[in-house]
Amino acid sequence: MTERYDAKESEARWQAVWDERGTFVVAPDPERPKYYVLEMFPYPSGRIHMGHVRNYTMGDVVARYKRARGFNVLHPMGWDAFGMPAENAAMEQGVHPGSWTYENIAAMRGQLRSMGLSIDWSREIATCHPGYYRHQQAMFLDFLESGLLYRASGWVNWDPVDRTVLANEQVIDGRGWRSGAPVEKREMPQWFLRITDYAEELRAALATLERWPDKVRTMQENWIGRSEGLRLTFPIVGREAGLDIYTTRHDTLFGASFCAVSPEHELAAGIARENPEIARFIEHCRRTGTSEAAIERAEKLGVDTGLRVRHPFRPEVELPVYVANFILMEYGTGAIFGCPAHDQRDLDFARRYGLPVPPVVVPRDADPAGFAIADEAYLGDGILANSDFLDGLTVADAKEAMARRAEADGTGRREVNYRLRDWGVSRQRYWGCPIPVVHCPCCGIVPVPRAALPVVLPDDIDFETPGNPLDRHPSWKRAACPGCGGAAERETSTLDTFVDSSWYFARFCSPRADAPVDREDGAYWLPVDQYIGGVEHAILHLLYARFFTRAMTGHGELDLAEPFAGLFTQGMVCHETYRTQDGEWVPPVEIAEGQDRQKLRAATGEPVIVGRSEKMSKSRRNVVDPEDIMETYGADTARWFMLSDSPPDRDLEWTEAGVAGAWRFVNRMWRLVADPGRAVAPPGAAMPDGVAGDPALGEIRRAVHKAIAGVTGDLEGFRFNRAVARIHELVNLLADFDAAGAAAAWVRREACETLALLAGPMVPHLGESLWRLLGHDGLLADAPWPESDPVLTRDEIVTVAVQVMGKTRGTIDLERDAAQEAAEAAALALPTVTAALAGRPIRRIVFVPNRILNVVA
RNA sequence: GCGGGUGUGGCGGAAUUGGUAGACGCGGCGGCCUCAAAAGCCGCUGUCCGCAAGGACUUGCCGGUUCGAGUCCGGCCACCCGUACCA
Repeated sequence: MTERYDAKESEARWQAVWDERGTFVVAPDPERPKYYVLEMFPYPSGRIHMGHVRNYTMGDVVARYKRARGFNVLHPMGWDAFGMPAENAAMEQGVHPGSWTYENIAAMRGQLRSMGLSIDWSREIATCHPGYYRHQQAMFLDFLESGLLYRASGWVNWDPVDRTVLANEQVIDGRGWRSGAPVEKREMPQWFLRITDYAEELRAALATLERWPDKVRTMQENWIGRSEGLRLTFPIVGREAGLDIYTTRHDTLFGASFCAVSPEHELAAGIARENPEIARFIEHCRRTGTSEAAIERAEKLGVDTGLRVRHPFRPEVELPVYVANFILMEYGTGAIFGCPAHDQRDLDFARRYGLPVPPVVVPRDADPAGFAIADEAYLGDGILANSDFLDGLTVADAKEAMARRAEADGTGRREVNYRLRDWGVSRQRYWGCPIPVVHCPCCGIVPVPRAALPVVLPDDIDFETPGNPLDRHPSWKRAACPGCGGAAERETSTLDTFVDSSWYFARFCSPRADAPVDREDGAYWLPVDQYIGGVEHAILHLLYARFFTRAMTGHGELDLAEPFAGLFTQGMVCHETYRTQDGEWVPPVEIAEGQDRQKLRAATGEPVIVGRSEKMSKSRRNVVDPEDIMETYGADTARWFMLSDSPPDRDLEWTEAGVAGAWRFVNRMWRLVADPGRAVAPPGAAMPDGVAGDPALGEIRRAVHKAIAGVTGDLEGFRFNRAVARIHELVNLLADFDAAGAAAAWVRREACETLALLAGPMVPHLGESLWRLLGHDGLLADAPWPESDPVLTRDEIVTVAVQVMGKTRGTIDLERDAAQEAAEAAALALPTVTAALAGRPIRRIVFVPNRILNVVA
């Protein structure tokens, strides 16, 4: 008999069979229910990494499982092919971003194919292909026409040395990553999509996404950040105008001790013209860049403008106006009033600049006269004090009273605000979807006629100098104005790659259609039933795709409420880290084990320092190449290990020992079925008479049917690690099952077939091999999912734990659903129970049928 | 800073969702097979006390609710993800 399973040979063979038969090529079929499984498509970086292997394995398990359940499964693959890495490669290696990208796609396609994924490759798309982005350009024009898209000025990180716009990740400690020069915030004309028009709808519809993780819905809800507040005007002393502020804590208005405006506020700009200190401060704030994290983490600083504003309800009170670096121009009006007693940031600010801290909300159990604020602002509920007409009210009532008064006398009005900002979609880069407009000195911004789409990127570009090659291209920019025919210039910015990934899920329905999405195909396949990807996309990508779905529906390009009916977010793949004594990172492939199991650098024999497990990354060199693993053990082993142990939504720790264990188990399943010493009944044989009466065979069948029920539930619930454990249990049991005879042979067929079917979605090549061993001519991929017999999955005898005062002292075996009296009698007869009771009288007995009996003494 | 999450044996994790904590795997120890090894097979393996029977302790830390808490509540600590131009 074959000692070992030849994974390489088998995997190549089955992949060829699936390919030849077109097993996974699908078309709409109104007769069958559809199921659309989608994993987040990869950026073509050059090679797949373990994160991809994990993501696509999970998706494939779902796709193959649903297929076995009779669904018409759409499972496509494509490439998120525009983006910065291609430009960086062009700069560093002198290759063209296009050829670099297409070569990477070819390499990664080969790697993904070797994983044996049940993908319909005929639907493959790449976002950098004109066949894809021409539709995006057409939609851009639709959105421009309807006003959903507009041009306005926006802030960018500007590298003054390289004279180029930097992404936030290219700004390191306030400096450009290449030039090292301090970056500055700069205002530039940009294109924006009015996602804020949909803020309320995007927020409200989160409630309909029942198959999304709560955490993602919460994150989106907080990101959209609906708030109900008050917009108020503080009259400026000595000026006609007032200062508009927005607040959600209008109950604390009488606790105001200053006002503050953003460094980008027009008021600040005005004063800066006469006040060099303010000008210097604004200049200083510009160097923080545009990243919210950097701005919020910077030390809270401000400068007094010298302006004074009058308290709207206490005209005799004048408050100073500061320019402060922690006020965001993007939120509210870019100006606030500071109430230090009840806001931590305001308190820190007030302490630093010696401003008063009058408390106006007093906790219910505190004495209003003695209540003072030390280092911590009081954020809780309480009773208003020192607040004129609000005194004695609760926070909620005070908000209401203040809003009413402000609206009545015209000092302010209620306003619903959102933290969400409009989506800036233009990028000053080459490798992205060209924006199809021209700038005409006479006609202004003119859309490129639809017949002239796509506007294609020029190939002859140079990356010798930093910045956008489209800007300095000798001819590409020049165009005739479609309006007046005069000389005009093309728009040289391209679209954010988040635009590309906002509708690719829909394009897969009809990847070669003349419209972005064919109406009938879209109606059949959409929405995506199960979307799978990393949590890192929980907010931006998913929110943009939800918005884009609405925008497309609004423009007649789609008819869909939400793009992703079900969402699953997977964890990262981690690995131990190794460093030499000198601190040099050592990759796992270079690690060997010494005699005392100490980890050594193989080449030198020097011991390495083992660090904690971290996300696989180039910088820590703790990356394991999936191709090496698949070369050594085969795709099934890599897939099996990916699904073992770690729950899919948590981080997975890749270990060499774990993979070896997975490989041993793949072989074990093979040997179990291939063993000629264990007779198996032919396919489709009827159950012999001997099966029903045999208790030993009954136990095997019980285990088999429990495995079916268990694995089915686990796959439905994304508990792949549990499913793997159950298959282990089944195999452990079957390994001991060596009975002979016709009845045993029939039971063995049922068991082995079940094993192949249950493991099939996870290790599909092995599954097909087992299926063939069991005498089937057809493919496992076409076989239906097994059904469990409810009679066999139910235990008639259950073990019930017996506790005394909540501590387990023994167990009793009872008939299922046994009455309390029977349970009590059996429990109180246990010597361990009587010993624990030590003669004390029983006060109470808590009995949960089939679970537990607790004696309280 | 803000928003969201995670924390259980030497390690990855399981736990019917408030009911026997540690399934399954990895590692380790012992044995079988072998001239030997690899592969495979069998057994043991949370910690502490005890020759043993047995007992005590144990789910990041502190406190609470409950007959009963890994699970619920309050407060901390550590790490991870996002923070709008990385994808």
